[in-house]
Amino acid sequence: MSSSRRQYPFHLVEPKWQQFWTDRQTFRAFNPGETLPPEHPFARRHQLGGKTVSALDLPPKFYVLDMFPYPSGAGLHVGHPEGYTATDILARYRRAQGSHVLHPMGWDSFGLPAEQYAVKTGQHPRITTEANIANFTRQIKSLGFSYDWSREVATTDPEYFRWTQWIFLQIYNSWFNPETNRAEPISTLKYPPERDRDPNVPPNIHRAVEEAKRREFADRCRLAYVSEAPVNWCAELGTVLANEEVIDGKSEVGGFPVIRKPMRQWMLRITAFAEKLLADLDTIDWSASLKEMQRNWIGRSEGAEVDFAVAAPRESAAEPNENENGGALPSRRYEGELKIRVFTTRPDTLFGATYMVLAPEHALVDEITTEEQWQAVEDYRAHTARKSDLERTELAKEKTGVWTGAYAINPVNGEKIPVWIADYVLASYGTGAIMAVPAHDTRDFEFATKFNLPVMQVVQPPDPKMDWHGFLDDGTSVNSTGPEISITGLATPEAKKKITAWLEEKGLGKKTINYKLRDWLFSRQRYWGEPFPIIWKKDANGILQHEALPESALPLLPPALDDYKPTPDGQPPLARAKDWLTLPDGSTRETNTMPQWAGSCWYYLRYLDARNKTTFVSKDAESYWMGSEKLPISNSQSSISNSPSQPTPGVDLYVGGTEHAVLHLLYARFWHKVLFDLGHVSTPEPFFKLVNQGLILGENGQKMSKSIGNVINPDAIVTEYGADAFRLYEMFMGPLEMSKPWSTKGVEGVYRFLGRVWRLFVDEQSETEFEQNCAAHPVREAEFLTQIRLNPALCDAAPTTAQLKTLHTCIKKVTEDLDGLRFNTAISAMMVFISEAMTWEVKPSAVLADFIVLLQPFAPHLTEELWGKLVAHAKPGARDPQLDLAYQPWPKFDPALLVEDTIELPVQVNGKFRDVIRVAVDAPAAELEATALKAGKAQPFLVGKTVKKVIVVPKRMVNIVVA
RNA sequence: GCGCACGUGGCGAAAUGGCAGACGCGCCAGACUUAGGAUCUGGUUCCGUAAGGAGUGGGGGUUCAAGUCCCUCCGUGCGCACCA
Repeated sequence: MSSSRRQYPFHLVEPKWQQFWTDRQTFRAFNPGETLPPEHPFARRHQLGGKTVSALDLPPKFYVLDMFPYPSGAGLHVGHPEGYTATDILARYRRAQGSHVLHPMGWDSFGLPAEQYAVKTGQHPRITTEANIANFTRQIKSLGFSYDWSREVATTDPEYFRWTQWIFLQIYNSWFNPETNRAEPISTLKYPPERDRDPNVPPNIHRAVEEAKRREFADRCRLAYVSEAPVNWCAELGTVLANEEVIDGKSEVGGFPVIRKPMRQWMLRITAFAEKLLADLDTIDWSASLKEMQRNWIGRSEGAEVDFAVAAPRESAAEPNENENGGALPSRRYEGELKIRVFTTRPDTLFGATYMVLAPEHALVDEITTEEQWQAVEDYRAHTARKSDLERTELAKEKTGVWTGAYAINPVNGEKIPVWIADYVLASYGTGAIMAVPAHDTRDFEFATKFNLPVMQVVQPPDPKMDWHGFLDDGTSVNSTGPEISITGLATPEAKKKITAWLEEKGLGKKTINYKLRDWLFSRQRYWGEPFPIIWKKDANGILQHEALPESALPLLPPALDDYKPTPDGQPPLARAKDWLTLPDGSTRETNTMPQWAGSCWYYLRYLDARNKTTFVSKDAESYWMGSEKLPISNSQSSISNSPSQPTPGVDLYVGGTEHAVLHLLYARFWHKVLFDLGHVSTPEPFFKLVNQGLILGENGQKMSKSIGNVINPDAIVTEYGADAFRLYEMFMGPLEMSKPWSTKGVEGVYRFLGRVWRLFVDEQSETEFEQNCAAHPVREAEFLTQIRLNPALCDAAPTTAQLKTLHTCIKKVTEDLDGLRFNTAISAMMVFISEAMTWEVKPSAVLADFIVLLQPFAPHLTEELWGKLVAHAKPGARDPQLDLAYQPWPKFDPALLVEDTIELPVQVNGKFRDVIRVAVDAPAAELEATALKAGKAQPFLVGKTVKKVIVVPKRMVNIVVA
């Protein structure tokens, strides 16, 4: 399979320079307060050698970040290096431009596969994880990325997760103050007067609030709290999952069924940040589709809550004695004071509400169901409770439900309307109850049709011919006049306003904003995750209460286990460690662990100060690298700032896959906002610009997978073609954000290009000798490398104007394309340059030195080798031959060189291209017109015609309009 | 069903509203070679010997001029999915 002859000895060149970079710490970044080694190229470039630097001494920062990988046993996938190469090129480019670049890498190393392997084999997940990290490190290093490895982090490192646990404690010890609209320490929380205690608590548990002690009230307000509620339980994975991890009723990982099951779990109050998470999307430079995904997930909708009084049971509330006879029912205490609260985005359709529906789990169902309907309601509830979420969605086509026997009063017109229960109404959204307006809601219409409920038009479509049945958009209210309020004749927005104002005035309802976002289920029944720094203690009443461990107890390590399975009675694996579990005072440890997202929520902050032993990140490092001064975002979809002197707040560029759109990227923003509110970080958003790389498909255009057998192994490509060719190909395939199929033939194309670059620079004769020597003494290959001489055509000769033009065209294109992240077209510009330069008999070294600097970010190994030969044997123009290639200043193009004296202009006749004319670049319009009218190939289309008009766009084209 | 992207040669793709197909793959021809799966040179959207004509998913529109802007239909991908 191996191709005949190497284009160039990359197998020697690449390890050589990787070793050089490691030895020299070439890509180390420095924090304020550090003393710069005099010999370091960064210090040399910026004249900071030996100096103890402050943030003011350092050049502008550029923080370019990759989504750190989970180090799986399968090793690196070709998708990983796609993003890594893009960020590495940018890192190297900005370094050359003079920025102080932070480009780190680490490991998201907690995770299920290592734990599952431990369950099977008994091998500790740490062993598996370390082996996988070692393999990933080898693979990533073989690609020559310019990471600052001194800042490497692993989420499984106790010195790392110490701070993950610490941040959890900050969250635990905070609450969201609606008055200041931010997170605050729990100490600022005041026990409220009874009247206005926690309006977020649904009415049905209000009693519990009334009885709550101060402590319980605090626990209820914490941003990390314990909840006993139905959660997503995945039996196959043996753990609960967050809403974001459940797709179509199946687990995101593995696709196993997920059921709803009530369990006591830790939750994080992300819903308190819903509005900020939504609004601040406008301040960051992310793709429109990604922002849209987050917006949809947060799911803000504006509307109104409306109270419907429940009609007294039986025929009439006027016969109070009836109530006392209803003893067979579980609860008949009400005298019309019972209310059903609904949420609607269309209060203007209130007159069209012809029935109501409660979720089967709704607390009022027990109270309002009549004796006659009791059995039917019970059966229905039992039936829906058995259904998994998956079944509930799959069976969505056919609506089901039963009547409770009760009626409610429509507050706008006093109509008595029946109250049903149906599983198309979700307990977890809004108030768990709806008013049904079958005329203007698809689901209500289906339900009304099936159960023969009345349908009443209340909105007239703008087009009178349009059928009003199922008309959902804005129109004009009709049939909407009651005894006290009328909105008939009003357009939908006005109707909404008027009726909402009336409801508020009457105390019947109020304007409300609802979110689809739910609180984040934060605990998992696993071994291989961060243990919660929480213990449980019995209080005076014998009730278990949770309590935070002191910071001095961190890091809290997981116990050693022989068996990583859950306990036989279904407790998480940590419960097996009896010694660990119980403390001397009898209190017990929390046995759940944090989800994998915990570590990835803040790793980008740890990179800033990765070895700090006293805090998660020092203030100086944080404010320098995150760039505290806030810049207003321009409303255009700007690319990253073109000027290195303009740092952006937060991470300047974050590149990763789209699979984290509503997981990691939402969670990390949430944690960051809490840390911001508490004063631990200086920017409200973590990631200023974010780019999603597209998927790399197999050669057959299908998604790479083991079962299809179309997986490309990066190691094999690097062995065959070298890291530079691999990097170059991944960037040449197409736009970064697009998904595109792999083509090994395409790798050969860029590999040939690198070979041409090599042959342009080196002496053919000396290379032949090198190959002969290598063949004779394979073990000494590396030392023969220095025998390869520079191509004699490469010399100190002054460049011609044409050569400078070729160079500067290339500089311009590559620079502009890198600013716009258009790597593929930047590479094609360099290919054009090389094709041209190959034809030069005399190759001025100054021109080629600039080209080397352009190519360096893309193919760093090859260019280092050629740069070494160039500076050793020729003058690299005005460049400092002592300065490392990685820090050589990026060349600037001279616009004056790119101006042509004469240009070719297309001539069109009636918009069709016919000929080109060569004219002076600044020729006046009249001259262009005259020349165009004489253009030879245009003549056949002009004879016998009248010229009606001539459009002249100087420097662009001439269009002759004839009739 | 709703939302968001995207449809250009045999393939990956280029094209501030102004010469469609840069660059690369593949293919064809030539040069150098004992040889070529190395390298170099030329060609390569389709129809046509040519002049020329057609052409960026289909249809319509705006414009002197549309791959690009607008409308509509079709197709592909992604996201959400009974969210009231």
